[in-house]
Amino acid sequence: MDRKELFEKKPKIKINDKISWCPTSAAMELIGGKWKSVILTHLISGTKRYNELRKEIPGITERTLSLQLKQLEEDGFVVRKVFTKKPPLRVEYTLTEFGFTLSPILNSIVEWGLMAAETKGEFIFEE
Amino acid sequence: MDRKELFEKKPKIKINDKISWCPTSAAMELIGGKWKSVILTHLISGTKRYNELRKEIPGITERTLSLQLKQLEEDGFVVRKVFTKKPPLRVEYTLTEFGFTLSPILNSIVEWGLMAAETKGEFIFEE
DNA sequence: ATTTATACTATCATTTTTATAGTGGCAAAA
DNA sequence: TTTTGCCACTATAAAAATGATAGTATAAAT
Repeated sequence: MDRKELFEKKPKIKINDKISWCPTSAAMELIGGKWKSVILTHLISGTKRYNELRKEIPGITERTLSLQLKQLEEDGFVVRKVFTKKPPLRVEYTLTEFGFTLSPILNSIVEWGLMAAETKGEFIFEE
Repeated sequence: MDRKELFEKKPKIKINDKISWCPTSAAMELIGGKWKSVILTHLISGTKRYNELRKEIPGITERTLSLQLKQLEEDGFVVRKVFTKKPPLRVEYTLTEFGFTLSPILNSIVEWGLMAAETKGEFIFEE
């Protein structure tokens, strides 16, 4: 079936047991929310430890970071690897191949954010 | 200042009085959430009335649709026009020029949703 | 006279996100 | 030796976002 036919028949979409009414909401069920795309963008540039993410994403709380990573793992975007048995732990998060398929979305979001800041907003530099 | 320099200085970004730490979260402050991108995608194909949107987006509740449209209007993505003074009202929502700058994001989300449904999920057709 | 249509709002319940503080065990600093 | 900090979280409670359901005013259709 081609895209045009698909579009007309408006099938529901099931991904990871979440059912949605259109491709956009299917995507948003998985990567919507305030922080998921931010986390994923930071993982595009390479594997990161929990604390690295925390420092690179100052606005997020630890609990939320933890929960979002868990969901991203469940949905197959991220792999979690533990390298020690006793504290201090070392845990690394890496994008999966499926996770990388999000790059076009994530890149267009970054580009838009920069453009919007330039034209409708402002950059705030600190000393 | 070029993109590379910008990237290194990591300025905060202020758009519509919301302050964020990176372009991605700046974008998400404006179009994150479960429904905004769905609504915007439906408006790309043209002006829609409230009830048209409601019917085209079956999962959303009226309250949420109403609230989201109000925020999208506040943030300059959408214009609301009222055509009657007494009920039954006729209200139309149209994407602004600024709203249309989101097309690359919205298109890549639709494309990804279709791809993910094909490869990791399934389409559910009804009789 | 009753029903239907429109674009909402009100109220309350549930879910998601945030804020803040705390945990265990190890290493380095004082 | 005592203290301090590090790491990857978890516990608890509060706030914000979203959902469910019902109701409003008026006109046109049945």
